[in-house]
Amino acid sequence: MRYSEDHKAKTHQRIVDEAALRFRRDGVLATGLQPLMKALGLTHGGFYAHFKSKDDLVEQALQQSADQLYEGLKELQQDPQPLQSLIKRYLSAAHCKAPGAGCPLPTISAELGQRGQPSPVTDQIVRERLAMIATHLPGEDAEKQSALILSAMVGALVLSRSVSDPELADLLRTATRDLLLQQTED
Amino acid sequence: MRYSEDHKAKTHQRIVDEAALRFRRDGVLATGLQPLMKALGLTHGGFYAHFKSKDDLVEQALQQSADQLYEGLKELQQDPQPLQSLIKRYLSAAHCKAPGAGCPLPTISAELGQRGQPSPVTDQIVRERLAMIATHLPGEDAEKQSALILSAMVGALVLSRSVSDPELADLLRTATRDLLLQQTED
DNA sequence: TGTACATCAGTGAACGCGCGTTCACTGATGTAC
DNA sequence: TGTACATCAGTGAACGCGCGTTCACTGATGTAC
Repeated sequence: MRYSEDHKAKTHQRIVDEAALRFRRDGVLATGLQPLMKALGLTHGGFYAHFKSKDDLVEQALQQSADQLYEGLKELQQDPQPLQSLIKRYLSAAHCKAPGAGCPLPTISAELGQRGQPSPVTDQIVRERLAMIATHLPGEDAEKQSALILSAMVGALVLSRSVSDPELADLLRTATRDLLLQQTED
Repeated sequence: MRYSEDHKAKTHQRIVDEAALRFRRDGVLATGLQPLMKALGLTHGGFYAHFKSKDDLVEQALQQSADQLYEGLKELQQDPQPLQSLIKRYLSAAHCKAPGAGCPLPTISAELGQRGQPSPVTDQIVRERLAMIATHLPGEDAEKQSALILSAMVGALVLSRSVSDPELADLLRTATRDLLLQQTED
């Protein structure tokens, strides 16, 4: 072998990481494989030594984003107020401005859903999120409440990124954040 | 003139209508001008007699969707419970399944936002929605509350369309709907 | 230890394809006389 | 009323471009002897 197996695995991971960034930031359809490989100092022909197709990469990049997210959730468990911290982090200005490093639900999942190719990974992310949120909610309505909270967080992010007026964007994001925090305090 | 001015205006409108449908259902980037014109029984060359560019059509199609939406809002004013009716309609199974005929916020606006080309029309739609919702809310928090409600509605629709499990989709949609209705009853 | 061979990650030209856009042209109609 | 001309919505071939994908090849390395 020319390189160790370790080397190929590292290259593979670099491609997935860069793809996960670009798919979230620019969109799946708008991300070309040629520019992506070039950005990593590789040529596009080598792509198919690592992936069966672009769709294969999309799936792996989405899974990668999901795994990152899950690590983030576990980290929050040690927080004194996990749910409040999640809401604050999810609806932070930083998350809003950096879609490439954030939650794939308002980006990759939404695009795949619109294209009529929803991925089971999306379901997995949604279920994990819902379960995590419900854990920190009292009462029988916990499951329903968590659906509302997740919907509101995703929607606020989508809308904040969609409007052109920064003040309106901030209003949508902070108002949603404040009210969700208020509702979860009770 | 070959045709009356009326004829050209009608063709123009037919193109905008079909585009508004396709942009919402399939996405802006995924919608080709050639298939779009063909579907209307026209050839693609004639497109530029009506529009400066594809972006020009996108703007007009978004505006068209916004106008449709605004008509829908005015209609709701005569309803005994305008806000409740809006929530029910927005989070109906019908709206979820027919993105091409629905609100452009989770579709066109979201895509333009991700592409870094947010349109002022999106701001207009968001402001109109927020104002309409706030009208029917009591208290000083009306503006903030309306941001939460709009975010939750948009997010629930995005998520419902993104997951592959129909049951999960329904759960997200109906749970969000029920809780929003409950919150606005008070 | 030195040499011949096998491996295979990565190279880069080429493929067909659909995209947005341009442009010389057509031909049915309205207008002028 | 009949004829010649002007208008212009729509036609369809062509443009360059970037896309995803294929494939014959390269050349540095590990292995066999």
